[in-house]
Amino acid sequence: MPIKEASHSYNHHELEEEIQRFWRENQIYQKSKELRKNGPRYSFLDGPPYCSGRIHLGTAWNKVIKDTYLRFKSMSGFNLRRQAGWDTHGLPIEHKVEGILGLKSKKEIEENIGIDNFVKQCREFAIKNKAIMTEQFKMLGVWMDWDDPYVTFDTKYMESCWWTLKRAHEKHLLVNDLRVITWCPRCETALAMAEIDYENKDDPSIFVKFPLKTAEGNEYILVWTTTPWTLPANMAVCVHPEYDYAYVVIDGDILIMAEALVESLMESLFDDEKEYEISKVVKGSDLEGITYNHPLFDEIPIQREFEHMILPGEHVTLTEGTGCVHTAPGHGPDDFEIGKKYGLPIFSPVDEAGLFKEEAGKYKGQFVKDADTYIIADLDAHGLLLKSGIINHRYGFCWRCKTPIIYLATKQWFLKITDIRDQMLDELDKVEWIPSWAGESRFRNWVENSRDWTISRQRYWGIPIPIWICSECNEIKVVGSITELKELAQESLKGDFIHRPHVDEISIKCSCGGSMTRIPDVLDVWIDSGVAGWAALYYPQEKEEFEKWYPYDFITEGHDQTRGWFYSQLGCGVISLDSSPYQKVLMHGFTLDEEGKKMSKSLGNVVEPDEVIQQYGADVLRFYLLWGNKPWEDLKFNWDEVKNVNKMFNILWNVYVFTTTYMSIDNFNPTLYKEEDLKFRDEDRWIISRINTVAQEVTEAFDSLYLHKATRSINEFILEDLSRWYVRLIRGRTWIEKEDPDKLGAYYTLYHVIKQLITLLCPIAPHITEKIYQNLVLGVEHDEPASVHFLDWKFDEKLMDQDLERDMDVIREIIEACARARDIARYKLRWPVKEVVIVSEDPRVLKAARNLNHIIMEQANTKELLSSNNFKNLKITAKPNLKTLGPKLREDVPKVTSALGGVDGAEIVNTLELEGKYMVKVDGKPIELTADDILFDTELPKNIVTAEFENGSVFVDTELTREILSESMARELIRRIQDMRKDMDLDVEANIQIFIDCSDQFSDLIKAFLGFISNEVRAMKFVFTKDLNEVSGDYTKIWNIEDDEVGITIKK
RNA sequence: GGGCCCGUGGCUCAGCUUGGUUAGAGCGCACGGCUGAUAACCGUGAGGUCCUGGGUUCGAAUCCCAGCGGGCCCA
Repeated sequence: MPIKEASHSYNHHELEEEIQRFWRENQIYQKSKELRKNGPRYSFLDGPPYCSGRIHLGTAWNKVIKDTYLRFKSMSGFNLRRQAGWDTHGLPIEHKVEGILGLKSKKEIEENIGIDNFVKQCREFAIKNKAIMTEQFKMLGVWMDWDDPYVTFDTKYMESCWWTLKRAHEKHLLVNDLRVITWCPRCETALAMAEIDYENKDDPSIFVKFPLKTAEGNEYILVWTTTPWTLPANMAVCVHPEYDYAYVVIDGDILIMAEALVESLMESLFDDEKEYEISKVVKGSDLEGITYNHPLFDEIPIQREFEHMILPGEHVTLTEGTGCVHTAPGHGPDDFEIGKKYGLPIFSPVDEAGLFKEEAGKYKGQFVKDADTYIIADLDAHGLLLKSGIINHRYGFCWRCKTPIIYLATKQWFLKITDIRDQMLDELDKVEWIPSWAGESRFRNWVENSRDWTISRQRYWGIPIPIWICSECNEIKVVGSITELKELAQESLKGDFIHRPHVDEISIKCSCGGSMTRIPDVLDVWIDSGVAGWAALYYPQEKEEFEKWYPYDFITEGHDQTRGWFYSQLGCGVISLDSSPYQKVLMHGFTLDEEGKKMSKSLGNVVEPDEVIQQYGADVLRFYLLWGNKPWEDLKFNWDEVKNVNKMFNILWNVYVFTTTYMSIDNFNPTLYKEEDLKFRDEDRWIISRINTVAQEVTEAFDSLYLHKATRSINEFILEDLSRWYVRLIRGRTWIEKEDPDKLGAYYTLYHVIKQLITLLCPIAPHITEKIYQNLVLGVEHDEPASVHFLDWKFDEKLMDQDLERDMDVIREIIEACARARDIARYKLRWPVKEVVIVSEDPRVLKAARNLNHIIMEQANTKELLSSNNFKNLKITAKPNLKTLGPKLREDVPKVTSALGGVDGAEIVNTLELEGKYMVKVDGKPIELTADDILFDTELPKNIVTAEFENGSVFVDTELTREILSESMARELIRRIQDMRKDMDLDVEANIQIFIDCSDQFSDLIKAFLGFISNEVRAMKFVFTKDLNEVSGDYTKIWNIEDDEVGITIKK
């Protein structure tokens, strides 16, 4: 099948659908993998998107980066692993399913529908979303193993995860400990740091007087808190041992606070400038051991049983508050550390739902945050509330349900990250980070500040923690595989017994004779994806694939994954295999809206990928995403820019249409010719050089993941080099009839340039390039592979000619300068000019003009072209310098003026140079003039216009000779006939007959060009007539050409 | 309070690694032109405290320091 003429408009909809169907029906993706299976291995690990709904622009960007880079790698000969992954467990889905089922609490889950049912619903929800999202990714043209992804709820996957925990246990990194952790009272579970979002929030801000048990009876230590509900659990007040503390006497009370803060506190606490004095100042360490009464003794009787005192704390700062810090070991991480150090009770009278327990006395049953008001009121009633206000500050929220988190002391399971932190830092140094600061600064900083990782969750839809504990002897068993569990279990196992609630029913016989039961917790979902490196390969259950692919050459995710997947993988990798699972990371940005704000449903500024695909297509979206900015910076999504990219695709399509139009007419087939039989011009060599240079740039850009450089380089090539320049230059040649080596040289070049261009572009825009390939390349090269994506990535340095590229740049400037000069003279481009002179002192300019002079002549439309280092035709005029001559010559001055005016200035210049003086005769007597006496002006001769370019000028002679006028009129006529042909929608190659009604003068002018005209407009017959009404034509139009009225009739 | 990133015409961004002509491009705007691949294109023009201040240097958008503003992450 030869090359077919392409459809005249770029219809992305139809095109992309057709190409995706083609890939599907012909198993193109599978075949591309097959093709490279013996190549060197390059392993990639997909960061699993969470199956919570539809993909958004950021997810699309992420997959487009992956797809583009991997397509490039595949074409470069690598055997790739590109399995898609899905993250399916955890709170986000539980939360959504609760919403669907109308459930509000854990109690309702367990009692109303049951864990089994709930877990089933979660799984179905995940599966459904996975299918929806897969389709969306496919629409983007992303090639991954969609039919064989890794899924975190897969039994074998979970087994690998269990193995990691077993490894942690073996390394003594898995501990069960009472600690204060972040807790969501709605979800009733522990949360990890990565599961907390920070937002601004209003909270109470209160100053409370804690009465000291000192002899005076009016001494108080002043504390500040934004969480009144933690006061019931107060056990101590911390002061910094090194700071100075002042005893402030005011209103008969003595208040202790940091000396440095006295002034500002007094100002803000007492509106009317009250008198106060500082009775003494002591070191914080001097306050240690002073005891005080809990301010809510009456409300919380149990507090009477504890002793409360002032303790030293290095964590105390003077940036806010009073320098005396309320300490509740059951409700704050720092407090907890203090509590442990000084043996305070870890008192936390709050249950999992955030309700006060029995011990909280009066507040029993209240939700902690709701109790704030009552606590403040009670403090006020006791006269202990000094001031109560509102503060707006950053506060943590549950990442899913947006409930403000609370700190609770509970027993949880931890990974002792603090023990392996140094090893993690060593490993992260071995990773190549793009950009480098992503790893060296940002991620390193995060890891350096990491704490032990709370991995237990009191929830349902997750990987059950494989820890069994003996009720008799407290012996712990961490199960690392299903086989192991089957061996140990007291009952026989079948079905999906690995999820809750079934796994909860499995008991293990303990060596002490007792029975072991599983702890009820599931795993933090971040572990799920953290183990993907080996769990996706089912290691250690299966070893072969793991040994082939692990560790991964490349991953790429957004910068939010610093605390997420980059971290969880590194931690899990060090625990399991003592190494980082990844070797190269591209950290990409976020997609923001046009104003640089985060896209969010509540702001209503979300742009759906589908919306963009609908309007402009996947290729345009893909190109835009890799073009808008550097990959690691946040992308401000901008519709105008998308439109811009769309324009580039239109132009590419237009070039393709142009190409196929002529090639199909001529039934062109590049395989039928040998290069030596064709005629190639400089512009052919130039465009070949350019496309190879671009290929080299794109290769470097892809290799370094500077993807924006690839798109920009291609964009520039398509617009500037190919469409605006090369196609313009070869236009005349495509118009030649029959088998002309000159025309075929242009076709041949254009064919190979487009073929190479689509090869470069196909990783980014896989659809349009495939479409072009299928017609243009496979139309003639039947032995080429079935898909553009099967081509090898290559370019030829030998075809690059930097001198030629530079020369072409220079002459483009020259030609543009000629256009400017014509513009000044209002001299139409269509009309030839007599002569163009290029003047430059730069030898490279003159060389370029010489080398490519035929291009200048043609494009500048000139009959003659000269180049020189100066313009000899300048007319120099001389006039007297009145300043010097006026006093000397007086009334003779006008005579000298006329004498000078009558001579060619150049002669005067020459004489002055040779003799140092110039003689004029005035009324017969000679007068000697020196160089100082004469002023020179240069003047362009009539008809010459000039314009400058970077390293020179052009001088254009616009003298209108009869020959030139004659050709100009011929061209005017041609343009009008062509215009009419277009109006008539004639085929490009259709022949016509022409009848002209014009003045004799006009017909005289064009007569010499009748052959030229007929050829250009494909006229078989050209007739002058005085009455067009007598002609039975198909289309007649009357034109004004300059001053003539010309009637034209065309007959098909 | 800490870490990282960003700040260049009205808008979107190059340039900064490696300091060196007059800081570029596209979009938008105004005017003019061209057109048998063109829902295109070309030319000209207006439009810049390269965030601010200091330093290094013969020379700073570029390197260094401090600050301001924005974003993300953390405390």
